[in-house]
Amino acid sequence: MIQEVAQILGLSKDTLRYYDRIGIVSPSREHNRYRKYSRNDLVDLMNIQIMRYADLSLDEIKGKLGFHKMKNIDSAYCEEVAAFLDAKNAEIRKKITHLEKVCQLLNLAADTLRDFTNESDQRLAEFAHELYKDIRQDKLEIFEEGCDYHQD
Amino acid sequence: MIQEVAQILGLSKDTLRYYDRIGIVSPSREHNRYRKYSRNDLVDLMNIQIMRYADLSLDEIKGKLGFHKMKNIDSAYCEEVAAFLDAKNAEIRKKITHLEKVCQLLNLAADTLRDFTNESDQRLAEFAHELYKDIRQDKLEIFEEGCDYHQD
DNA sequence: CTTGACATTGGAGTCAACTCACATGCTATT
DNA sequence: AATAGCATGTGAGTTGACTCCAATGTCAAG
Repeated sequence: MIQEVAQILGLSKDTLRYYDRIGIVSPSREHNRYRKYSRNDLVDLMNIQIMRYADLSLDEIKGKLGFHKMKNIDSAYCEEVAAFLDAKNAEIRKKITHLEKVCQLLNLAADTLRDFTNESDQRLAEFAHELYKDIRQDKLEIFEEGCDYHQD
Repeated sequence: MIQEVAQILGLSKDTLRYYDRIGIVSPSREHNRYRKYSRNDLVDLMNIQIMRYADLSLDEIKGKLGFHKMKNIDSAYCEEVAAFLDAKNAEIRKKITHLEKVCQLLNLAADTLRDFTNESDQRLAEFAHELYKDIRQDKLEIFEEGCDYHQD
């Protein structure tokens, strides 16, 4: 059974057991203690894969899925999760804009490598510098939110 | 000196020393063995920060920077690196398309959470499923390139 | 010439997310 | 009932990128 699920989802058996251990997806068991994955468990697992792809940590994901399991949904909690999703959304959008710039940069860099001219080199340097400032800016923001300082 | 550089770049002193150890940016030394970062070293470090932001590993970055140091540039090597950059570029573009979908998904999910209707739930499920297929697809591709199989 | 604030090294520790090893248990087939 | 092929739990190991620690060196100021 676990084998099958692993195959279907493209995860290893160990990963599934690991997810169970840390309580992120804990399927019910059969009489023999074997794990029995429900349709909902599968949906959760797929959602996890999607979220992991967008670099959410397991910790962030934990507890934010499985709404189908609930009968009476706590609307305050819903709003809390919705707000979290909004925040992540914004974060990812920002990341997208940066990545687009990274793409441009890589392009410029490849061009410059293939056929060096002082002015393409110049353009490259400027572009990189702009992007660098963006990213630093970004780091600081994220920094200022959650942070006790850490110092060397 | 290392202190200053760390501050300017927003990296920790330990990180700079670490980069030196693994030979990714190894500044020259003063008479007293203190590290002396050149302008080029700083440029390299900034480029690293940009590339790390785009999730390149230090290993991938290693050896692909510092063209300003070279006098006579080996054009075969240039082409090799340019090709690598092209590949990364394509990869990142793909990631961007996926992330855009993730954003849509998060939006849909937040909406559904805030005001549940069967049909928005339905839409959400479908969208997620589409995206899931995309991502799996992607995983397989990357898999098939570099791979000796690994099995549980 | 001592004190303080820097620098150095080497090695160990941390963190997330797995991944592996091992001893043991269940089940179907010979 | 023995064997093969799955399952189980627990604990330890791995990887990448840091991060921390302890012992020691350098240097400017008092």
